[in-house]
Amino acid sequence: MSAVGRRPRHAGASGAKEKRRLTSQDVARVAGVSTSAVSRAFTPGASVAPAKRAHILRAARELGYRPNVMARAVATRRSNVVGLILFNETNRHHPGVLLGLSRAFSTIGIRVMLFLLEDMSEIGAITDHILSYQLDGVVAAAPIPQEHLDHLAEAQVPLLFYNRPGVDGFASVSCDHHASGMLIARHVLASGARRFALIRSYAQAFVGNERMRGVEEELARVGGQVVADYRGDFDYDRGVAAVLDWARRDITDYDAVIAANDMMAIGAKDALVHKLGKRVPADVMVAGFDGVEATRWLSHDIASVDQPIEHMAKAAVEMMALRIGNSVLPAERRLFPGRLQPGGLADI
Amino acid sequence: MSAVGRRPRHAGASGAKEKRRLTSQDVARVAGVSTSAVSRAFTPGASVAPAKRAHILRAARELGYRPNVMARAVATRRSNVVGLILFNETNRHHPGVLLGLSRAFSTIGIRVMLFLLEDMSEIGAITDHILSYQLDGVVAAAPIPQEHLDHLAEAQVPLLFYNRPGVDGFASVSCDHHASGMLIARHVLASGARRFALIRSYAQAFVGNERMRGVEEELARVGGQVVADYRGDFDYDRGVAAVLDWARRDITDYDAVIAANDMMAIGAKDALVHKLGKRVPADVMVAGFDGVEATRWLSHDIASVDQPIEHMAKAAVEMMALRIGNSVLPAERRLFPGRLQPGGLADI
DNA sequence: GGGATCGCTGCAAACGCTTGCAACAATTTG
DNA sequence: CAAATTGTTGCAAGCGTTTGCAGCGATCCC
Repeated sequence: MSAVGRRPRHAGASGAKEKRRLTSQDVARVAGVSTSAVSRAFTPGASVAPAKRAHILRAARELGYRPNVMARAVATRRSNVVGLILFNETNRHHPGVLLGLSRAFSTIGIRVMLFLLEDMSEIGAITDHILSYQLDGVVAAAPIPQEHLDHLAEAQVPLLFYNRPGVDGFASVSCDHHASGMLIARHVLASGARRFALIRSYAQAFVGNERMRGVEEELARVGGQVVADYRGDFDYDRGVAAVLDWARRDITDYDAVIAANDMMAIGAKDALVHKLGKRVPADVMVAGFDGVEATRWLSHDIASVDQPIEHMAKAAVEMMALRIGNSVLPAERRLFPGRLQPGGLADI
Repeated sequence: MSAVGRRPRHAGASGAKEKRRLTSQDVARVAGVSTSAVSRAFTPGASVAPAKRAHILRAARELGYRPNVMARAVATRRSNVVGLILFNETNRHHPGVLLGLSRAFSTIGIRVMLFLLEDMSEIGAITDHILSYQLDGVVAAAPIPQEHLDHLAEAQVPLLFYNRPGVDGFASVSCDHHASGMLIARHVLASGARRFALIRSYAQAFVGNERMRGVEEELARVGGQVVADYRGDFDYDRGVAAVLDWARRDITDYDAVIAANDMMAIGAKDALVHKLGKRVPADVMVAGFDGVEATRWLSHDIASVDQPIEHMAKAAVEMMALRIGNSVLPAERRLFPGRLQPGGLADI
């Protein structure tokens, strides 16, 4: 009944000789200490004599040993990995988000595992995956149905919404899109426009809705008039389509277009200039949101409101760090003001 | 000397009551089987009676159990995660790469962990991290110094280069940038241009160099003349700068600009149109590479050569899948032809 | 000088899973 | 009908870490 003479499981198997990975035991043997000591040498703040730690680290370096994070993860129940759920459109239209978050997390030694949500039907598979990997937390830049939120909450995985409406019980960091809407409206009004054409996103898009709500409130407050309205999505083509659609219906008496994001704003501007022969901004001003690089090109120079991604990412990291291993924190919601990029200075 | 009466380590600690995670033991108890059975029920193709498997899976579902991937990873030495090393510029100028790869890998149940290389000095830290996580493989869309390649090779982590020069002993998938260069040159020549201005990337940029090498070879072959030359990077601003620099030196007698990527092409075109008052493409044709969305906008419509990202990503996944758990495969190199996007049809 | 304190250390039990092996029952075969 | 085969199962030994605990020598205090 004892295991005498049993062959080690991973001993020289057939075919390619898979070299055994170095373990803390190897280091321990070489350094003449116990594996505990090795472990502690690699754990900042652990109780180990400085000289011994140095000795162990030297031996480890010489062997080329690196602690196995997976094994550590199962022992400590911490993986130092957070999941990032990205709604397809987010990255396509605003790629900075992913980079900003990844960069910010890496400053505290946390890696990002990517979950691309192309279609809401995949959300179940994705939450399943997230729960399987012992992720330390999840940043969701995507809508998550309540049912799946419950699963995550039950597993006590800290979840942080990014640029999403606040959901009861969950923390979030977001740009203040409503305020950004007011900001850009005020800017365009101040530049003299009075008759506005709006290009919205689709009805369920939180970010787009907030922005346009802000725009409309400010217009109403100051006395701008909305003479045209179009429901788009977030794509360039819909910006073009909006302008053409208005033209087809003989609506051309607007002196400003505000779109729910920059892509549509650029599309609108292109249609105005290249299809209707208008001058921008002389005849019509065009404004959008996000401050994508193209808004600053000579060919566009469109007014926009930038999101302070670095600050938002930093906040996300801070909030996440607090919540990791302490999932009972209150559901704080942090809001960041957008930054106006005046633009509109170059003429076509 | 025995451990009688020792308190379970993670029993109700102080503070927030951390619910114990469900384990295969819980499922085993409920289903009245051994943990082995549970494990096998979750392993496709494992030897377990169909009825029993169904029973176990039902019990698991009811409890809300999901196998712990980290634990599985340490037991099997497979993590189902690949690392993606992204050179900062790659994603900024061509965000599709990340999405394409992530999407392709997810089709075979592999997740992507992101490693952003902002600065070559971080490469050491990154390879260290990669070796610590037991990643199944690494896709490198970044230059990796030989020293670190050795580390990875020694640890037998399959490594696949993406859009990088072939490196001895490593597999790679790449767009045939040299052929793309010839392709675009041929296209511009066919449209009647003869006197070319070239905007290169910086000297170490493989992709940019290959493209321009193709361009120059084709020009030489057919008889195009290079009358201006500028060393840029990959940014819009350098495209603008190139044109202005030439103008300052009174070089304006070119009838085509070919830039090493679309961003610079767009910058050049904007400078030509908005700074020098030229018409594009009537006076000067402009062409670039990558087929970024903006090249198809009304305001630009620039000729470009697209990379077949989906195919490349698919190939990357296939090659990686073969190499995972079988790191001794030959260092295949797969090359994909670019696709011409004629553009240049709209006039400004 | 004797007890209390302190800093290190190693032992061995987790962490949650997989899997070789042997046992066993149900078949199949001669 | 005995023997050989087949398909399922559980046992227990991994995988490579971390960490509570006890042991131990050295230092401290009175």
